[in-house]
Amino acid sequence: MGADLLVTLDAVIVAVTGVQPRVLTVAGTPPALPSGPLSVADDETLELGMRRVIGEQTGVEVGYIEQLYTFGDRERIRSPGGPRVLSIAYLALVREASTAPEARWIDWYALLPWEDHREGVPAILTDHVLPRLSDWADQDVDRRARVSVSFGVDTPWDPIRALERYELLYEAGLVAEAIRDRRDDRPVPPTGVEMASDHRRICATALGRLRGKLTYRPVVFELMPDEFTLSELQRTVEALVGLRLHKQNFRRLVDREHLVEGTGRHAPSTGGRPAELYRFRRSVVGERPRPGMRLPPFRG
Amino acid sequence: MGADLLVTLDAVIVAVTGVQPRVLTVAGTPPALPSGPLSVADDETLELGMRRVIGEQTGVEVGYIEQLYTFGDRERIRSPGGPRVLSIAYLALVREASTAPEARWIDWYALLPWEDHREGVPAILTDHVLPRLSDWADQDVDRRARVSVSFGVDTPWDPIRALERYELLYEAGLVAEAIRDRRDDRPVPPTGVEMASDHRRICATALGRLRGKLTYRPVVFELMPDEFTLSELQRTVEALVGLRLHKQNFRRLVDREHLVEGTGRHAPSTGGRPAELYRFRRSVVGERPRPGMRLPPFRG
DNA sequence: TAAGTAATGCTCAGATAGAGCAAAAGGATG
DNA sequence: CATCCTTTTGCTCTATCTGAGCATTACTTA
Repeated sequence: MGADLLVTLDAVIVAVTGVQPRVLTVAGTPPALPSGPLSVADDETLELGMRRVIGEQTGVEVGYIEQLYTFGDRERIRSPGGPRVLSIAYLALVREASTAPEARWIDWYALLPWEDHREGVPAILTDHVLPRLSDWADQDVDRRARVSVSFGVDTPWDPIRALERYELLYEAGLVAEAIRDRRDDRPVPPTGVEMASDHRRICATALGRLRGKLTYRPVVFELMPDEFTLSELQRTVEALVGLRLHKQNFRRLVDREHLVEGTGRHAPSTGGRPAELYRFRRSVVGERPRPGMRLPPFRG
Repeated sequence: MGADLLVTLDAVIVAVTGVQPRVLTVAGTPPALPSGPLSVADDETLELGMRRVIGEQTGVEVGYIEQLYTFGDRERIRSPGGPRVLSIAYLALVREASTAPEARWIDWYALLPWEDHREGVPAILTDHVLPRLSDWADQDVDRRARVSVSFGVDTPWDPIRALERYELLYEAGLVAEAIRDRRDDRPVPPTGVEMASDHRRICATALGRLRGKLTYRPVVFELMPDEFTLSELQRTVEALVGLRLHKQNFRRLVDREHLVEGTGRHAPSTGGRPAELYRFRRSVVGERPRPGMRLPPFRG
């Protein structure tokens, strides 16, 4: 026992450029997350091992890093005769999008298009996903309830439920991976870019976790440059949460939590009144219990 | 590679009896969490493997189970020449406290005595821990800030920071494990019951996670019998959170969230007005986005 | 019958969240 | 130079939520 087991470290590396959140992938068909075996002998800690793998595969230096989840179902990765694979997944946040040539950034919402509600409920959801989910859940009270909460049918849409939503789509056979894993021959559904193995599930896990963490830890600032305007900050949060926020209330929040401090200087104008540049007040972390950005549908 | 690696599944199994939260341990000195190797060949999923290990070692049938964290630092478990150990830890909740003979329940607050603030700030904290932490953090701005947030010196006490607190105590050499791991010969500090390996750290992780989860998922009910009074429910929540709650406001909360429904019947009286028996409304999970018990110091 | 005890019901002030109006400070346009 | 356009910034108003306490009810016990 233990002989035919492989432990890999997989990373969901996230950056936000402009209004678009992106995930770093390694080229291939389908694209995959950066991933490499744990070096049992050399990696002092799992986190250091993860940093090593990320460095080797992408050339990116990541700052913030956090363990996400360990995936180890036996049938997860179907390579007959191969070892059983245990994947320890991490979430990493980076500021810039410089990469090694084999690595490329994919829009997060190209992977999980139903998660982006910034322009209202996306068409893929109303026109494609929901009708099919509704068929799939028909006659089954339990499925109906799950679809309802996860996709906010009678309840508000909850951004952090990204994983539940992906899992429902997988179960209902509405993502490419489900069809592939079942060796089905149905046409590939138009529900976002397929990924290798269960990497899209890992991405969904990461998205939900990150959205949740935003509310009680100032993780957004790991994605921001040193100085930024409040609008840029808001656009970044919106990009992650997949929702539009009320501008004045967003400022009030950031203000009340003392998350930032003004620099007195102003950003080069982009058409309207010039915005003041702010920087993150690192000391909040040592001052307030749960500094973060309360999100709109934080409760029902 | 992979040859000298052992993957174990460790469980923090929690029950609440009366006002006391308890953790199931296997006998030994020091006591340890139920733990066993993942069967690479037989365990279909990690969770099923965990259930198998729990059943084998404790005879307990657990209902709710949730993956906590994967621990894998190379120097974690010091057995020279032995394999490197990767531990996937789970949190499990059970209703009753029946066990196999080799297993025994330990009060959670015997392990982490500084976490119980139901009777006010515990003496161990004010008289022992805080003075020593203050010495340890003296002259070091960074340490001071960490102590301050984690232990609520100038900020409110935050129940979910249990792991941070344990880690600070470990770093400051204020728990038995720290002294043991450093092969130090200082006297054993009076800061709760020592556990094997890093199991007390795992317990702290579990406590923090459970406290957090209470606020947005109705997990308490996994610890309650089918029918209970609102006072019993409150006492259970208080036991986990380690804080007293305002009775009337607690009822209002439970009420507003539609978490329970009355049965019309009443509990055998215990001295005052007989309390109505309630049961969990399972359907809330399908109705509201984040049903749970908002906790008092939920924000600063 | 009165006293004790816990459950339950209700009120009230302060804080928060959601939404919108209005003024301010630039650039672009004529 | 005045006007319009755009975005930032400041402020207000209301509904809701939270924390805290008082009052009443329904039992048991003395």
